[in-house]
Amino acid sequence: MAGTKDGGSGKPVAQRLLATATRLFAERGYDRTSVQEIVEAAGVTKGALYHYFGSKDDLLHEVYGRVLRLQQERLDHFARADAPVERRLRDAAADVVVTTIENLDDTKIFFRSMHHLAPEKDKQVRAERRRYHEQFRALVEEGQRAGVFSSATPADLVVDYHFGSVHHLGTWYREDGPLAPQEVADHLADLLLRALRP
Amino acid sequence: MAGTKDGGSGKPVAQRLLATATRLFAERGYDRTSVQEIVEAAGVTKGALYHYFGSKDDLLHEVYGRVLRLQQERLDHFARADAPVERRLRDAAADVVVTTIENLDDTKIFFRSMHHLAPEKDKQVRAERRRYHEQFRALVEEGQRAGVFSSATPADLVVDYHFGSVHHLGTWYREDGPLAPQEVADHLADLLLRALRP
Amino acid sequence: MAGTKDGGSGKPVAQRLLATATRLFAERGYDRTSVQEIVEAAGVTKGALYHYFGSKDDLLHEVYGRVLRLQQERLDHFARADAPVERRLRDAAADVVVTTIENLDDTKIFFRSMHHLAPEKDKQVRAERRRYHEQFRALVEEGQRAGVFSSATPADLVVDYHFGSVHHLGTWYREDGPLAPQEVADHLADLLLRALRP
Amino acid sequence: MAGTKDGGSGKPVAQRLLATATRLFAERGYDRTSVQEIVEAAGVTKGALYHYFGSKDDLLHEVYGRVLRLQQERLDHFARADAPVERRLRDAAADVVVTTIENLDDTKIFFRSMHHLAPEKDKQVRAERRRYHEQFRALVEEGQRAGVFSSATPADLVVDYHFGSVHHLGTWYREDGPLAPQEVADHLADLLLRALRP
DNA sequence: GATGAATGAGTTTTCATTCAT
DNA sequence: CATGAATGAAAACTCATTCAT
Repeated sequence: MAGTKDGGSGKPVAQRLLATATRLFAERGYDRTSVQEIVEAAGVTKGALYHYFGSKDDLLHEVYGRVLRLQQERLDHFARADAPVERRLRDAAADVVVTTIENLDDTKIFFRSMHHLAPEKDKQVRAERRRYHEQFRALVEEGQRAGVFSSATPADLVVDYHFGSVHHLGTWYREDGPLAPQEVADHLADLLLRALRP
Repeated sequence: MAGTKDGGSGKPVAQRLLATATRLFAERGYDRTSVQEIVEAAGVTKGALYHYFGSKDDLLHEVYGRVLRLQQERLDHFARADAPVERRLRDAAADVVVTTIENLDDTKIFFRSMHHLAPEKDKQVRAERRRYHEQFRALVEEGQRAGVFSSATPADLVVDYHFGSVHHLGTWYREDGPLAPQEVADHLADLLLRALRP
Repeated sequence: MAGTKDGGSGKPVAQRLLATATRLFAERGYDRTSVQEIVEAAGVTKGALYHYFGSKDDLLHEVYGRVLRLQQERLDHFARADAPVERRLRDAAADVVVTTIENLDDTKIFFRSMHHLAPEKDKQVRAERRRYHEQFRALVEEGQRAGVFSSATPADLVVDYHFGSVHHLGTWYREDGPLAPQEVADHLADLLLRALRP
Repeated sequence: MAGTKDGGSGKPVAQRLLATATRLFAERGYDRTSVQEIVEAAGVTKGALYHYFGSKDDLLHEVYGRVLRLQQERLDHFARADAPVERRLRDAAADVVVTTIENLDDTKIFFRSMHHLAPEKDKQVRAERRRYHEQFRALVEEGQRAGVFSSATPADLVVDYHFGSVHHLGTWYREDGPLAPQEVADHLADLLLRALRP
């Protein structure tokens, strides 16, 4: 990539800054992380940060963007698969768990910091979230219409129930805990599917 | 009575401060709410705030304390009831949803800000949370041993699944939405119980 | 004494406040001691302090007054004694050391805080100090004129030399050290008299 | 060069800040001098001060460091000279007076503010002071062993006696007074040596 | 491209003092 | 006599951002 000198740590400066910021934001929260701390931890100067990013907020938006893009791409993939709806929902439900755990820092930041987005950006992010939510809901509704899922609970609530557990992962999941990401994902997808049994 | 002077707004100063702080913390987040904003909104001076609360953190801890106390008391009540375990778990699961919605500001603050507690306070809060979690888990395990709940999923995960949906309420629940708190509670408890069917 | 209720600690409130303030001022300095700390340590309320003393400064002035009065009285006594001038100077020089050590908290405060007196009070205290200094100097000059003390050093400097050592006591003297107050006093008076040998 | 921008007053900012702070600390005392007053007097902003100094305390430590370094270097020089012990002690005793007067602001601050150092820094400063004291004492003891000084007074006390007069200089010495620094120094050294005559 | 000195508005907190009760 | 809630001004310090070099 052009214009990305390497400070001697094997990574372009912009990437190193973003990775460092992500780690620090997840550890101590966005507001509790100073620009000074980020540049010190990344081994660059303030000038360099402001060369690559317009503001501290920009760093946060990069994280948001990454999370949104990733989740949307994965869901697109699983929703469009050629398989029965139970299979597609289960795969999507499990996959969002795995990718959330694999990007736990990013998703922690995402869920914790959403509430201090500027109005315009907030609107945009909410729109993307809604699109994601609705695509997931469509899977549930498809199964309900087909009779393979119970219709006892509104599809919206079902989606929020599952996403709640995803949102919650950042609170309790530990890398060195007893369950591998895939195991957690299987269990949580299982719970969802069992709850939907007619 | 101590601490009960009325500044003309019909409420003791300390209570007014806490209510105002709770509202603002929920709206904009703890770090984004300045002491100045709190006292202005409450119509008192900074000195008054520091007369009643040792620090801004103290206000936060008051909120935590209230949430923890409330949830623990309710759970104690439902867990000890004289009823089949399915009933006790369902009631407890629905009740935590209702009380969370009824105290949505407090619980929003609680889940969002837990991560910037000071080490000592953090330890204490974690211990209380763990106790709560374990009492809930005990209900699930009791039902699993009795064979009325499926043992396919570890009880810990089941608890985190349900709590995820509680944690998540702050993100999507709107007072003016289509569902009353009790309706949401019934649906979510239903999903939990259905997921646990053997 | 009239109007001095006893809080149950065996001492009139005003005295207890002054004693507590003296101790705290000596320990942490006047500016670093808050009125709150004084009343807490004395076991009374702020209202009580402001009932007996007009301000925090008043407490300091009480200490100043005590020190000035004490030193002046003692010097008067020794200077007027019926004895050879060497004896009178030695006794006065030793006595100021003993009484300084016996009231080390007060004198620490006195020397450390003199520089933040209000202009009027400052003038008064300086005048009293000067009077004290001059009376001491008169003893030295008397001996110089009589030929029993060397005139090699101006009497003013001699007095400042000795007072320097008194001033300095607060910096190094420890109650649990190897020398009793009287021993220190004898040695320091000895040094003064030896320095003045013709 | 780093930190050497000139605000238009002919001196690097950091130096100007330190000089201003030293003057103000000496005039009104450390606690009575606000950071605001320092930056206003130095013609810079608070941010600039905190760019160069970590805290208000840091400014104080810079002063301490300068005083300690200066005094230690001078004493090293005089103590190691190739001359009889009487000469070495007299020179050292006179020199500390001259350099104290020449840096009267710094030494005023040093003696007045030592008592509110943070524990760690306090330890360090005490250690350096002790080293200085002991080196001075060693000179006295050497003379006592050699029989050129009286042993009537413990060497420790002799050192404190002389240092008392140095400490005291800040209280009475005026630049526009009748005695030049060197004259004061000669007189005080004289008094010390006369007091030590066998 | 990159630096780092400097800004200025903002932060939380402290504290001597007053006054209605 | 004594209380303690409340004040208001000032304190030290932080920090995202800018800009001359």
